[in-house]
Amino acid sequence: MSIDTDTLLDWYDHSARDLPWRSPDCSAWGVLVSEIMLQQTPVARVSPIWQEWMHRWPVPSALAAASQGEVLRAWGKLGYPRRALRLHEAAAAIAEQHGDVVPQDVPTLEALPGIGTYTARAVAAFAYGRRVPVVDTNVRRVVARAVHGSADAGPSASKADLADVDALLPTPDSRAARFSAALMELGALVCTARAPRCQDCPLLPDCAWQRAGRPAYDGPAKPVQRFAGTDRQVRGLLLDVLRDTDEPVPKTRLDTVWPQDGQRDRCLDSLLADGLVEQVEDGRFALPGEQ
DNA sequence: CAGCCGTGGCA
DNA sequence: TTGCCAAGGCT
Repeated sequence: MSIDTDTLLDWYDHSARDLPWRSPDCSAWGVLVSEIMLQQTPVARVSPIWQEWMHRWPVPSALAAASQGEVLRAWGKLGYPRRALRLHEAAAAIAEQHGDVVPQDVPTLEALPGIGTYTARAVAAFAYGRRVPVVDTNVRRVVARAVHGSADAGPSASKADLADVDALLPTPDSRAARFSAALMELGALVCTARAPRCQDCPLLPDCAWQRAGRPAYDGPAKPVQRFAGTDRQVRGLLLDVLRDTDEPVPKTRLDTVWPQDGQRDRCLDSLLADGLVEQVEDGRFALPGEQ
């Protein structure tokens, strides 16, 4: 069982969202920034922040010249703020080691902080048209259903997924990148995790999952991540205070965000260790690089 | 490699 | 309301 490339690409041409980072005018830097921001974060929340960043920091060297605090503030509440710090580091590396040009090949991209298996291939394909498999959670789900007849892919990605999609990539090279984008878009709009809209799916006639009678998911359970009461929530609350103030704040201010002293202090320590918070000379706390 | 790292919308 | 989910990466 395979996927009808023409059918999929035709659907993509008519149904794809008009996202700014898909514009032919969008730079490779713009694509890279969008991919980092989109890691575990919905399009609707990324869009306005991405626009702001492109206007403010149109090239890697521009972002590299900003302070960490400025970058974290501009990141706002996208979540996982270590991504912002790593993107800042990546921008500096691109500016200093690659002539301010985003690298094209996967190994070089993967060597940059914050860029892993998915993002490296997404940039190579979407920014440069390289013929490389781009496998995210959407693609894994679509392939699991349409090709393998399963309700969903397993909890974690594997090299087998990459090989899987590599075998599906069409020729010529110019169509491969659009094919990957189309697979992702189908997973985002139609072949969704919760309530797939199979009646609207262009792949319905050949879908292996459909033909198998849409069996339920029988793979290993996916780990459930709590949020309420975790260190992630407390770290978020602490960082929120610092984003919203111009001046360093005393620890007594940070102490108001969470009642449990031990957890609160541990989180503050971890933020300091991560370089997301800095302690200034008089003992107060601030975003890094702002004094 | 399993667990951790934010945030908010939606069913 | 609560649990699931959203273009992952790092250790």
